[in-house]
Amino acid sequence: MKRSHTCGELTPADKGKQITLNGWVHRIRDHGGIHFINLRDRYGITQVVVDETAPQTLKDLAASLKFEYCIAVRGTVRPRPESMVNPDMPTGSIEIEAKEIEVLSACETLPFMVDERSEAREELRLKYRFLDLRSFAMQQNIRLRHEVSFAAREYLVSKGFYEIETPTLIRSTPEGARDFLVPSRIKAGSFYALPQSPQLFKQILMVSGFDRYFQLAHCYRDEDARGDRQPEHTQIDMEMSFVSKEDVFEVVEGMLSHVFKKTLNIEIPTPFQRIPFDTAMDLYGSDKPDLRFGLAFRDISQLAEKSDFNVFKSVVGDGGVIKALKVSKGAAFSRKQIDELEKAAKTYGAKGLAWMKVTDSGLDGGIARFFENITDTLISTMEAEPGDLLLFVADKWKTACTSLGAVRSKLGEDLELGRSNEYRFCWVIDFPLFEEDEETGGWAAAHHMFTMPQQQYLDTMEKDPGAVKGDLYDLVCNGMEIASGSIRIHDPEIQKRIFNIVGFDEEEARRRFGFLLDAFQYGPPPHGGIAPGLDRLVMIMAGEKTIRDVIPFPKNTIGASPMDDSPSLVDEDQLKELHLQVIEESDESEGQDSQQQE
RNA sequence: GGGGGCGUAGCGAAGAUGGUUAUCGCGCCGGCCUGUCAAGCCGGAGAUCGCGGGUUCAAUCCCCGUCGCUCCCGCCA
Repeated sequence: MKRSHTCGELTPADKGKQITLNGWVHRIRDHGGIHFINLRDRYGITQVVVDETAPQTLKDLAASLKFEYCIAVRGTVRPRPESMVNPDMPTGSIEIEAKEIEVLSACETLPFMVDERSEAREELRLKYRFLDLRSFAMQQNIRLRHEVSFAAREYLVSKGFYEIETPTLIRSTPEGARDFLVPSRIKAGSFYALPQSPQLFKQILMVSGFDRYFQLAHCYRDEDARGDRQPEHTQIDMEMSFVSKEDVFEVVEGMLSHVFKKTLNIEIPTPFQRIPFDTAMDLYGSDKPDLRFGLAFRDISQLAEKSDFNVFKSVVGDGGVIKALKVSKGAAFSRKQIDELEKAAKTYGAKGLAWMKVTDSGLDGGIARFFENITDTLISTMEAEPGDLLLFVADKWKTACTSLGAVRSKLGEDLELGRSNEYRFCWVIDFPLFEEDEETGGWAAAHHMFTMPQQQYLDTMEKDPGAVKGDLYDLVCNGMEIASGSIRIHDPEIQKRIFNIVGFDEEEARRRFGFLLDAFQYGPPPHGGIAPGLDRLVMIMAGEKTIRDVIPFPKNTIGASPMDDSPSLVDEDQLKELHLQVIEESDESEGQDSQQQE
């Protein structure tokens, strides 16, 4: 019995039609003489009725149905009597009077119920992913993901982009994250790597004249997972020739506007706000600030020097800063709540979180007594009112900013300052090109080594690498980095200077990126690009808290997939073909390893 | 590598200063029921309280260890 309709489309206008539906038994209500079956497919749910007039064989069959049986139903569409219409159901004003039911396949007792949203623990949901994906919430998420992908493609193609594939077995370029390696059978002892991104290939496509490229690219990074990242993810990867960063912004803003309009019917205002990295850190303590709420920091370093608080004074004396945050009405916070906030600050390296409360008569509690001589100045600097809570972190600039930023994020979460259906985008720009490598004490590329330094630093780049800003940019939405990109270097001379600063000699550069450098000898165009993360974008749009809820078959936090039980051991023969031998870890060898590392 | 949380029936949870038979909802099995839509009512089965060790007359509860999952720091150009 092949379906004539889906479970989401029948209306009173179909009254009297003989139809056939296929789907899964979502709910059964057996009243003895009358059976109701909610039949579900991905389009919706339709109520099927087997009533007292049905032949006994049909009644018996209806009574034997269980959750998630896959069945076919032939019957007649009939409007429900007025009093029995279900207004909560799109198909709630009709039902199917069953004439025949066929069980297409039975279903075992379920490990968990297929509901709107499964409440089973994630481990179990992942093991029975095929069932979890039947839930309404997951069906919605996967549908949204499809629609976002489609709308992105639609927009980019309309703007003249070609979708071009790049290989997933590539050379390992041991930069950045740890590579996943794939052993070569033919070339003993050699390995491919899975791409962390199509970076080098898309740049080469620009050299080849493809002008505007995009790809929904799978990227692989062998690093520890989090709620918003896992070993493999999908990027809407793109690259353009003859562009400035403004051109890249325009494409991405246009694409996201199109995507939001087409999928959620939401207008997102463009252009997006731009915030320099330094400002983002200074005001919000993060390079991915959540702008759905304020809570901007103030710097009271100079003011603190006039206080009696030696802790602050010595930090400022050592070149540190005092960052302050005003929480309106925060004076009502309990000591425990403040302790929780301090814990958040400490995870990012702060030594503590100082606080005081603003009262009708001045300042009170915490470190208030050290500020008695400058109470009014502090209150006016903070624009504070009685009932507010003031929070302070004193440390090196970066630590002070990031740890108070953690406090800000926690406040945003705890006080539910960010509405889930609001989308606040911003471009974070003017990132430092280099950062200090704590292991070697030298300089390392903050993004990657092919990022163009901003014009004004070209003359002084070697003298003060730490001051150099790059032409690189992140797109941030609601406190999450959802895209990262840059204008690339196409001038071999500048490229050489960058390699030099990060301590790459010519030979090493050739060994790692020779093919790209070769390509750049043959008339490379100026180019730049960006790569929005599809998973994070869909996660935000779906209002989910983890990337795993918008990935059909995700890995768990240790990179395993409970459904197919990967990663798994392989046969000796497979290893032999690949010239591999597994070394059992023992306490001894671990000891040796750690000695070697030190 | 480090820190926090969790682990009790198929699922989700509760629980006891350590003490006879470990509780509730869903699901499962059986019965009743003609209009429900999270149907309802009656009855039943189902748990070595993650695993190992210790303390104790007695441990699911306390202690130590271990495993698994999860959140976070590190890591993630």
